[in-house]
Amino acid sequence: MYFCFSMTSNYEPILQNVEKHIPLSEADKVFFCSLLQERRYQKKEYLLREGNICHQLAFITSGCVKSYLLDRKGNEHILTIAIADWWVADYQSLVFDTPSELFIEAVEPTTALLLTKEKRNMLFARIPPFEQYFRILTERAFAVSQQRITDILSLPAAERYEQFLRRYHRIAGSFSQQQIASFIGVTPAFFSRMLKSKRPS
Amino acid sequence: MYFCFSMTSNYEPILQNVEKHIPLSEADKVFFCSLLQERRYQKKEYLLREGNICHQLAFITSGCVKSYLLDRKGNEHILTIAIADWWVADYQSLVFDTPSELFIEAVEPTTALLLTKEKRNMLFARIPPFEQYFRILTERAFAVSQQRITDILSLPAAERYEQFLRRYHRIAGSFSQQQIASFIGVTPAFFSRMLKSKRPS
DNA sequence: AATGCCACTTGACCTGGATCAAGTGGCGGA
DNA sequence: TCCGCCACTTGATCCAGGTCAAGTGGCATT
Repeated sequence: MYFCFSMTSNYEPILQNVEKHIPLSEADKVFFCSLLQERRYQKKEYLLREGNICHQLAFITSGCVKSYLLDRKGNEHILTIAIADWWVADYQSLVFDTPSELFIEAVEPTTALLLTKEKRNMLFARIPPFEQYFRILTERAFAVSQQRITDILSLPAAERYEQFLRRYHRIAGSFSQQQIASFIGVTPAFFSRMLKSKRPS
Repeated sequence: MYFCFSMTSNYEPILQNVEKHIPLSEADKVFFCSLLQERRYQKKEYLLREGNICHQLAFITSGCVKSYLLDRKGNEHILTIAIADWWVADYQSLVFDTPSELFIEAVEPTTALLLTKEKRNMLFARIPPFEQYFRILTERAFAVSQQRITDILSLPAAERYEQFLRRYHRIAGSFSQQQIASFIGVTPAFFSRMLKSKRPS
């Protein structure tokens, strides 16, 4: 069965991810995968642009993606970083059907599996345990998001950087200093000085 | 049926809230309500203290609650504000079973319906549509949380205050200036000056 | 070897907001 | 009526981090 073989080779990571939380029959897997659309993005290509309504979630199978907004001075502020095995979307736009204020952009060549909101609803209707899967994922994402708020409110920049290193050390190498500075919420110039003061060798 | 009457009078708000999202049979309602525990809190009483593990969610039926952390200088930073018809918990602690860094405290006399994590799991097992209910609520909470991060990263204090007024104008009156200052992430002293400069009457 | 670009650094200066301490003013309790 | 408390204000000073502009130093292209 060629179809089946090629399916599992592309979809294995996402199926493993789902099966960490809920059991799936073979028929469930086939149906689920039939709703997904694979898409490749070059470095700097957009998954979503400001002003558009986000109507899909993307599961990253390889590569790396950032979501960010531009303030009125044109400065970039990174909201999230997503790597393989993570879902990414603008939930603000997805949930409330409002135009997005975010750009979602590939930081390196990336492949993603896209699931539109409509198809996700079909999925929920046909295989209710996916409600649980997305509930669990969203609860975790929410918890992390809350932690990020308390970090920003209560920690100085240097300690926010330490938190970043603790949580993202595996992928810190894929990001330029400018990107990291933007994520922890400081300017590249200040971040550079901060690093220098940390290593007085 | 006394039991039934007193039940619906206390539980009506939460049932209405749930039924906005999923349909419930009478038996579902009785089972759901049997898992809830009503509790009253005086002003300044704690629903959760730093260092404890958060093992329950609270649905506010009246009053008002804040969650906050104290940084190492002892400054209070408000993470969330919750009023009637909102769920509140420390998700960080609830989801990952780690000791909480937050205090959750009644801002005024408050009544809440408590649902422990274990009982919520029983609820999911017995009435799967509650998975959907909590998925939807968590997605919204997550979206709002993401918006809060972008506000903090990209807006100056005065505009964060305007956002606060837009989103919480109904309850802004229940909060002292100090509380609002803490929520938008500035000191009371700076907040006071900010207000003065805004009304040059 | 020269060019150009890009990430990073560095210096000089600026500013939003913090800090600390001393008011003010209202209101509830004895 | 006086007292004490609490929320808020205000002044003086400080500092984390921003801004802007001029380097430096790799590395890829020609």
